[in-house]
Amino acid sequence: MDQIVACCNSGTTAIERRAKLFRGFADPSRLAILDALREAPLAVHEIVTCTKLLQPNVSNHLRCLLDCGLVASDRDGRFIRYRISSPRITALLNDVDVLLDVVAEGVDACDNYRGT
Amino acid sequence: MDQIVACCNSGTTAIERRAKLFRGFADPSRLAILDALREAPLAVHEIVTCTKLLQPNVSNHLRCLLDCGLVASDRDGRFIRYRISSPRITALLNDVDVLLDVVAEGVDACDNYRGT
DNA sequence: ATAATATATCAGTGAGTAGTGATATGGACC
DNA sequence: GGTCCATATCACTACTCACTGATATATTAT
Repeated sequence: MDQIVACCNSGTTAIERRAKLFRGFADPSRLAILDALREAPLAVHEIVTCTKLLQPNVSNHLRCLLDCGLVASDRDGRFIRYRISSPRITALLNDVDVLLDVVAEGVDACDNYRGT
Repeated sequence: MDQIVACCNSGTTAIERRAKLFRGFADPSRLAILDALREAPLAVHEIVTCTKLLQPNVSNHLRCLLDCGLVASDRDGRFIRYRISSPRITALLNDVDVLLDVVAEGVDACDNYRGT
């Protein structure tokens, strides 16, 4: 009975941070941007064309991704070229895809979140 | 100029589904539950004790996690014991922790989402 | 059967955030 | 220096979701 509480020793702050990181990925726009960058570094206007999102929207999300350290940017002439900052991120995205192979139907079935 | 559009070929539906899956993880309560289950399967009331969440709240999140296929349940006498459904999920959680080692400060700095 | 405990469901409330449009900044080329 | 284009910022609206409290269902034990 005493050891029930033994499972709580993982710091709660770490959980908050993890949730925040997941939230960074949990948006179709940001995922679309990351997906585009997965293939090659791109300038903002290219991402706009690519994702069909509005430019301020893309800039907003890029700023968020930049703050979180998920992407990095380099100025290239008059463009600013964005790229995924670490291979760990592409690895994570791949893992999610692998996991989705298993739970895709379940995720589709779950109606707790907006379907689109 | 034509190949700019070449990066958009990954199906958009897959992106929506990925976002939905990430959203499943992007909540402190659900992460706390998964974290508790990472160590051993637990009954609902144990999770309640463990995470200090209210019982209806835990049930709600468990239903969500169950629908998404992230956890599985087995009846054990009068208890219902929940467990993480696939090792891929624990692997994913580990990946996130590893990624956090790199981007932790950035995530903390990003104020687009609620800090707590 | 009845009581007690474990778990699930429901409705309402409040907060946080994504998207949009207009606008501002800033570097590059003429 | 001035103009153009790429990118960033701001304010607002509407929507979505997490949490809570009360309640319902189910299963075991007496």
